[in-house]
Amino acid sequence: MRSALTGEPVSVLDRILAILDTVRESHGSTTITQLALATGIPKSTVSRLVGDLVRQRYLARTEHGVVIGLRLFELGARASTPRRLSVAALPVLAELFNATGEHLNVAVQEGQDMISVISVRGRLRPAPSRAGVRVPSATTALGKAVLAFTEDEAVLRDVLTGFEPDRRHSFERELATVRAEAVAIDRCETFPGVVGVASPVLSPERLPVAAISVAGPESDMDANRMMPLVRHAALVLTHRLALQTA
Amino acid sequence: MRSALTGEPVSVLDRILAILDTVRESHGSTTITQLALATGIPKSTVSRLVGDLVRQRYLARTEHGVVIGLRLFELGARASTPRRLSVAALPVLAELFNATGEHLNVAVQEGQDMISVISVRGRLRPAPSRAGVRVPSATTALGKAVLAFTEDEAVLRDVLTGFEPDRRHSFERELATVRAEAVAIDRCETFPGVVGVASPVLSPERLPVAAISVAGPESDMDANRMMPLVRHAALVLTHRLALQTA
DNA sequence: GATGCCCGTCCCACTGAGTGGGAGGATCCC
DNA sequence: GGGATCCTCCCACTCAGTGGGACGGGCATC
Repeated sequence: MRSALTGEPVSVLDRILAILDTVRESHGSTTITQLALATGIPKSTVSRLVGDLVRQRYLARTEHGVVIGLRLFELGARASTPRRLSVAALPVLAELFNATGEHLNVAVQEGQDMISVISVRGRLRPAPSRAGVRVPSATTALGKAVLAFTEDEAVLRDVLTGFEPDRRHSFERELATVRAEAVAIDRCETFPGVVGVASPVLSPERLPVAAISVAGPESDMDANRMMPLVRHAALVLTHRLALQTA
Repeated sequence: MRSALTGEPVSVLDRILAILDTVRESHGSTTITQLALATGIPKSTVSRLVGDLVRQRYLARTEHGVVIGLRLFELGARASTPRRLSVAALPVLAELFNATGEHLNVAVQEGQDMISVISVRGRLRPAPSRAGVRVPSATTALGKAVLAFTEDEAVLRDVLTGFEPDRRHSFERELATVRAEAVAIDRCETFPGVVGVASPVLSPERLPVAAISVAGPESDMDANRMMPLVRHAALVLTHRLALQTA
């Protein structure tokens, strides 16, 4: 098949996952033709695969096109890491919310991004993130909190690649500060007008498993007041996770 | 292959979905061998498919076995129906929670079960349901609220099948009452000691798209007080959904 | 109502992707 | 060392999956 382009998905599994991811990325909904174009899979094949996935309720058809179905929602709700974190984090988040009233997130590393696992709405409108959303590691407080403690050289290298030498050094210095203080800050780097303060959650082996963050409006959130609160929340969560495993 | 047993999954897609579903059902975690037994797929094939799914982060390996991975969480969080319902339902649930303080659920029909799409914790411990959980249609207030208004004969027949004639008639009479009052009740049928009160959420075509429920301890929850509150919440949600579409 | 365009689905001969029995390695317990 | 249980890898075979193209329906535009 398609002898011309290499790197195209050839296995059925790759194709299915490519379709699912493309549907996810198309916020709203997509059509068969758009999926065929985006994935490089012939239209007739996309039609058949989507038909099967719809029959199994992994996808659904609306009048506007193809969307994520209920079965994937069901599967996602059972995902291991988010569940474990939720159980441990909810009381911690409740306390942190009482103390701050701001938008809270717990996120984990996934490739070069962070994925928000739990999200609590504060006064920010619109909310900059929701559970299940990807945010870049390089600019968010969440990402920097995790990167500062990671021992995975590959991820760090990938993030640094693309930075100019200047930026690169200042970023490495910033991570050193984060390591020392156990708090990372995002001053409107990711979302204009939004300041984030995050602290890492570590495994018993001192490796970063997640990060917890507070985000509020640049104009009237006191980052200095947030820092000890977030650091404390992350420490408590680290401790609760260690107990949970045992 | 496997000429003996028909109905076994033969297509790659069916096999992948069978594996994913089996992993989901195995609360906690499964091994390759258990998956092979449960799905009827040869072990070497399961090993290869699971390996691919892990590489793509749709599944993950822990020290205890195979679990649902982050990519499925990400996909699930983008599912269309839950998202639309969440946006419309959150203010309604906030009001209902203030009025009751009990465990709340919004659920949609999926086959012969209901799937909880949003869950708000009340004072019940442990919580009888969470978002993403399946509960049977035939006994829960949520299920009966939807069944009373469904026009899908097939689903109704499937649910009725297996009931003895007596039970069948009383169930049909119960549904008629639900239709008249727009409220269904589950008096400890599904969970011992737990009473549920639910009301249907309808589409502009008057077809059931979801149901909203309050659940509390049999001992000291006043179902009669709940009924108008739940009915009102469902009506408001029905209205908000109609506006959302327009 | 004829023409053109863009949908999505279906058909079916061809073929290479997927298969799975069996070998092999790792780990654990007796 | 022997046995049990786990998972992964190999590779010749073959049938499941493929995709070009035909088809039918929806919708403007002329």
